Order: sequence, then structure tokens, then C-alpha cells
Amino acid sequence: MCDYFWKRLEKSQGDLTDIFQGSGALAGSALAADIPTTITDTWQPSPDPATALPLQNNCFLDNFANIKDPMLHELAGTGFFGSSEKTVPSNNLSSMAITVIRQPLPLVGLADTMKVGGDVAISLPQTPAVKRRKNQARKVVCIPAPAVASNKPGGEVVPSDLWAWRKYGQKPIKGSPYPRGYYRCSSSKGCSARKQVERSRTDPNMLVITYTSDHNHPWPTQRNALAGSTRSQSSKNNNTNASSSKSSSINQKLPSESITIREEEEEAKESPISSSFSFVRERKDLENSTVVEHLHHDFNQVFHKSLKELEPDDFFADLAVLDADSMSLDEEKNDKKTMDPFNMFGWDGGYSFGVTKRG
DNA sequence: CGATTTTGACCGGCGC
DNA sequence: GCGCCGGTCAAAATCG
Repeated sequence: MCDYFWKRLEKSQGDLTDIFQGSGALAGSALAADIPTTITDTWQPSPDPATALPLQNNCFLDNFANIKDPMLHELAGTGFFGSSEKTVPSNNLSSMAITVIRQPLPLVGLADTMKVGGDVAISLPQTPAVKRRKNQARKVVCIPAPAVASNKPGGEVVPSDLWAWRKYGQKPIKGSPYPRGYYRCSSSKGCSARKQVERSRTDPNMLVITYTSDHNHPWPTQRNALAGSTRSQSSKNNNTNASSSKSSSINQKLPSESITIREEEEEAKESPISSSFSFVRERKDLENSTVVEHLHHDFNQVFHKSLKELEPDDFFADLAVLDADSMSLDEEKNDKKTMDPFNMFGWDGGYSFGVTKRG
């Protein structure tokens, strides 16, 4: 029954498999900063239980199999995209908004962005219209940006993934008010994996992470995984944030506006889980192009929970609980944070991007 | 002291 | 060929 989903995608863009492999058709990564401006096809499973799709969980997983980034695999492996064997109740998936967005891109023409759960977008190169700068495969992931960075021009708070990244450069990008940071994998010497992190020029709330090359080594161990991607944020914010000695995290509350929007959107959903996944709000801006607003609180929750190695069966159920927690008072959050050993990883319920130096 | 970030310089691809 | 621009290098600074 996943076929329904993929057929819908194929209908609008052709061979999905090739696209998902990130065949390197993207030209300059600057294009990745362009948040989609035209939505040509939006798909949401029917909210009607009678017609809801009994999707196989591995439907998602299989099609993300070629995306090796830990951020995505972490999600997949813990149930964000569905576990490999279990079946997610249809009412859960029925709330996942999956949006295929066709975005005009310089040099390469069109590319598609697939939004999963409303919070993660993967740019899908579509047509290698023009020669690209380098024959490098690129995978572009759009994630909600921590709000802290928006108040900190010139500095980005980069969500840490399971790899250890070392920043080796930063450049201002023409046409974008936000600089692009260049990171290479520091987990292993000789690893050619790189990523570029920049804030979307059209939607500052989104971070565009472009992965280039693959890691030539297995995932870091749990210990290594705790080695954060960047240090600057932690060290600089250590001065103003009370934090522990070995690790620090920038804990930021959700913008109240996000919560407001969330509540507005929630009334259209049947379950708390629904609200966890489908907060993509679309609006028309002045130029009549569509801007997708992402509410990212739950995305972080997903990551946070995934790190707790949830049983796939419990994943969504637990998310529902978290969702309720997220609506609770901040004091409760703080207490929970204090108790949570994974807080050091930085994926707490709020915006919390812990950075830990390897030792 | 080692790891990491910062930042200006350098290099190469690309368009004109 | 020239200049722009993105990506990388590398030395200095910073941090734990």
C-alpha cells in the first residue's frame, strides 16, 4: 500500500529512486538555500480511518535507504520513518504531511523537495539541466533552525548529528544574508565526508544542510557521537548559560508564536500524535510564492527520543506523551531536562543543542 | 597540549 | 582572458 504514496510522487516527478539517491545533479549548494517557492503536489493520507492507508513502515525506510546521513538514519532506525518490521497504526501516518515541492533552481532547473512529517525536507535533484560544478553527490536536508541563531547573525547553532564535524571554513554567500559554514568529518582521519550548513535565505527558520561525499568509516560510537559538531556555540554560550562542566547546551524555549500556531493547527487533528508531525503551514507571501513555515519543536523531540533507543512500538506512543509534555509549563521542562542524561546530546524537547568536546 | 574555531588567502570552476 | 564566486587551506586564536 505504500505504492499509493510513491505513485503519487512518481506522478509528479518521475523516477523517484534515482532522485532519492542524490545522484549529484545539484549544482552549486547555494541553490539549496532557496526554499521552495512553488508547491505542485501536496499529499496527505486520508484522515478517514476507513480510507487511511495501512502503510508499511519500511515504505519510508526503503526509500531513504540511500541516504546515509545519520540524521535520517537515526530517524529511520527508530521509527521516525517507520521501523523495519512493525506496522504503525494508520491514524499515526494519516497525520504525516508529505509534501512534494518543486522548486526552481539555478543551473539545474527544477528539483523536488520531499517533506517528511513536515519538519524534514530532503531536496531531490530532478533534472541535471546544466553541468554541475563538481561531480559530487550531494544530499540536501532542510531542518528547522534553532531560533537562537536568528538572533545571532554570523553564527549558527548547528544541530548535532551522530557524526563529529569540524568546521573548516565559513563564507558569506552572495545573495544570502547568512553565511555558509563548511564542516568536514572529524570522526576519522581521511574521511571525505563534508557538510555545508547555511540558513535558508527565504526562510530563516530553516537550516539547509548539504552533505557531500560519504563517510568511509562506521558511525561513531555512542561516546563519539556525543562529540558535538561545533564548539563555538558551546564555548561562547557557556559564559551566559549555566551549564555543567563537561558539556553544555543552549536551552531555548519554543518561540511563543510557534506554540500559538501549533495550537491553531491542532484543532484540525484528531490525535496528539497528529499534531506532532504535520505542522507545515503554508502561506502566500507578497510575491504570491508559497512559503512553508515549519514548526520544529517536535522534530527535536523525535531526535531526542530516538536517542533514547525507543522500541519502535513505543515510539509514537511516547511521542504523544512528549507532545503533551511540550505543552506543559517550562518548569516541568527544566526539571525533566535536569533528570535527562541525554540532555547533553542537545536534543531536548526544546531547542537544545549540546556540544561536547571529545576527550 | 590537543582539538577546534576563526578568518584571510588561495585556488579552481564558471560566465561573460 | 578576466573577474566573480564558491570551496578549501592554513595559521593564529581559543577552549577545555
